[in-house]
Amino acid sequence: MPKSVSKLVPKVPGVPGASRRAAYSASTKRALVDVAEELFTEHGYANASLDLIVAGAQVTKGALYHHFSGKQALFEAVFERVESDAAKRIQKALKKNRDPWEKSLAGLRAFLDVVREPRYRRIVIQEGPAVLGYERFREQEERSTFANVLEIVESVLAAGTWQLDDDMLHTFARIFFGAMSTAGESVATADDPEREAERVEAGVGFILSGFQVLVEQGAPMPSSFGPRPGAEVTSTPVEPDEPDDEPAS
Amino acid sequence: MPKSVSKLVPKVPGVPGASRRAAYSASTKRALVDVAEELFTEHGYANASLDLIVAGAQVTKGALYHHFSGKQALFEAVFERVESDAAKRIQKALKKNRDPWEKSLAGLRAFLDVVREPRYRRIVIQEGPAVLGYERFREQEERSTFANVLEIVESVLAAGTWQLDDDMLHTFARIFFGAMSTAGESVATADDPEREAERVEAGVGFILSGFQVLVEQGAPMPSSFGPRPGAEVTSTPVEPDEPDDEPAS
DNA sequence: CGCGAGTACGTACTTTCAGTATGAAAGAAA
DNA sequence: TTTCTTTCATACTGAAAGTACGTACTCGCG
Repeated sequence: MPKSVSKLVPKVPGVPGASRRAAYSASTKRALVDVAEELFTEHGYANASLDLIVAGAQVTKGALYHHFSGKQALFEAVFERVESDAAKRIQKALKKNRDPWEKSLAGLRAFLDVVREPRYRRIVIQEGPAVLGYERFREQEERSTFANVLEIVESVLAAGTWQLDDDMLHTFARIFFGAMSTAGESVATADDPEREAERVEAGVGFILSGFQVLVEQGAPMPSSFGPRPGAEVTSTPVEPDEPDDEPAS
Repeated sequence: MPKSVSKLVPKVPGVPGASRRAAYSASTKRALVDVAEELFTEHGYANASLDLIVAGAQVTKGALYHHFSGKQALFEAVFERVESDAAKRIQKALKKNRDPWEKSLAGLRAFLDVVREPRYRRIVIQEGPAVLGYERFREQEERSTFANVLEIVESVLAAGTWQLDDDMLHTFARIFFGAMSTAGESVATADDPEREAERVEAGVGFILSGFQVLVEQGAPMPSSFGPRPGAEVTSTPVEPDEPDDEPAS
């Protein structure tokens, strides 16, 4: 339904961006993203046809292809919005705590809340990698939700006496992120989400308490893990600098 | 499939007990799955057209639709084969060790090896959930690779003094499985997979050693979330003081 | 061997859907 | 006003999944 646009047009003189046309344009664009988000969430990317989307937004394909270069671009717009929404909410939960352990708990809970929403699961976790390609998917995640997980892991591990290079931290955060994503899926698809959420919190709490014990003991971060059979591994301990690096494309 | 009628036609050497028709049929079916696996891996599900696949297998769509109900079914056949292959290899690595910790390390390494193969990453991890739907994907995983992870987690946690109900074990295994999957992706897509594999082993090893310490201490499995052993703070100051944050669309 | 029956395909068509070509209405600029 | 540019609508194109139907070959049986 086309909402009233009258308040969107304050007729500000001297402001070129606030014209009537621009307001209308932004409105239809938002309508497209709104409907697309809904249909992508409900039917998935492949089964949400553009005809359905434009019909839902009460426009035609001409409008769609004026605002977006194609179906993928539309999905990407939806993806970005869902992602940044989630990131903001987690960020907010993190800001409330300063103790690393409390922070990680709060972040975990916020993440579990986010990941319980169908749109995040479907659009970001499930379809995201396949539609955008893993490369682009990772780029997007890197600067939103994943950044928060990284912050958590960073603050937790900073309590230890070891020093970690950036790559190791990154890897660790990614492992943790994967665990959290799956945990979220587990919660969301469980028969009894509440109980499953409790179990997840217990499990993650167990892992975190393991960390804490290690931190208190001043245990060393294992750089490598014993000899790999059949691999010529240069057992380099974790160093602050890299002796050899490749020019990443 | 025609029930094996008689052994009167052992004319094809190497295929005893099967008729020529059945042998030919099985051959074209396998050819289809082979080519499909290759093209799905290379171009992805959406960009691997049936025309390309049947051309590669030197048959026509008639043959394809005789053996499979559609593109999805073909993908599922490919998926199952890749999955069971992987599961078998991990299983094999597990069988070589009896100590839980050694076992988990061996399993981890086997999994990291598997997940480095393009076909597993593309077909199982990346496209699998989106194409089959998360429900079916999970069903398949449940009785193959995930079963191995469950076995690992079971043997590791069995060393503790606590007793876990089946649901908790399952949840825990799922979290771990998610961590492993993401770790695998991380390894596979890294600029330097070898070094990233080392980092992953270090990270997972860190988590595992946390478990080990807790097991040795006889620490309790936290039933609900919160205080850790030896912590001074027992209250979680995570209170939702703001019911609403932003007008959502 | 011959013959009905059913399997294992091949061929040609239909449908669906992303993307394109083109143009028109209407505000903005001159 | 006249002209330009934005913002869409309509009608079409091409590709690809799925379907209808025909046919040749094989198998079991008389």
